[in-house]
Amino acid sequence: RNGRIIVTEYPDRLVLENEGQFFEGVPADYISGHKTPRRYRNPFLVQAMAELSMIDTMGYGIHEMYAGQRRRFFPLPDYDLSDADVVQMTIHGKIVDAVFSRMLIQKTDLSLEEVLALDRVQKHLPVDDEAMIKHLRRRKLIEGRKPNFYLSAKVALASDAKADYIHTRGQDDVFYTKLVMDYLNKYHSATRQDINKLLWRMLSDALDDEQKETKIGNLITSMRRTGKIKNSGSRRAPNWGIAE
DNA sequence: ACGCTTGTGTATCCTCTCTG
DNA sequence: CAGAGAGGATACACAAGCGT
Repeated sequence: RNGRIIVTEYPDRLVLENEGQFFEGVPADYISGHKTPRRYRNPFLVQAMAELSMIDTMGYGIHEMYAGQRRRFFPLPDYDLSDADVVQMTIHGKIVDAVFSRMLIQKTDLSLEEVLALDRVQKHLPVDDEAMIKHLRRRKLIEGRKPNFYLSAKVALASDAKADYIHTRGQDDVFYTKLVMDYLNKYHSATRQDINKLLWRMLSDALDDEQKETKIGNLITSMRRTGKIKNSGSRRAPNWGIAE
């Protein structure tokens, strides 16, 4: 059918919409686990779910997803099938972390408490339990410093897809610096907006917009202090270039 | 001209991590 | 367990914009 998926992003949820039908029957049939789809009628939606790591592959079924989510007290996705020709799925939660699903799939021995804490980490909610934080860090499940923990990418390294979580954790400042220097070598000068645009999507998802601003500001400061760049414009309208 | 607001870089603070 | 290092957070000064 129509291969276009419309993704609408809200602060607290993600709505995926796709023209076409679901599988045979309705989602509830599969949630119960009594029915197994022979084929997916809506491969586009399935692919999107796979990319969001709600399901690992085509083979990771709806029932398992629901059972797993429910068993761990995670918010469950909602389907809206009121329009016969449109499938609409709502994923609750601010963040969908690709590392998270892989972690659950690989680490089958996680306790409920561990999973709940990891869920809070992925949603960037504070984890108050000091002992749990220490425990998770020791198990190499989380990294980062309070309050900006993030799920450890090393767990996922055991599987094959390395590119997925490149964006999940922050890159080193040397990498950001290189990006800026490459940009300046190419275009000779850059405004703050240029640098923001250049780095924004590269920054860790653990940072909100305000923190990203600060992060970039600090990076610029750092580069200026070490004599890499200098500002030939005003403070209001900075014009950054490579320092001599 | 004036005051207010906003956005920027700079300096300093503060908290956490790491290492031994 | 302590001290140093790292780096995000915070406070501040300044420049520009904008309305009156």
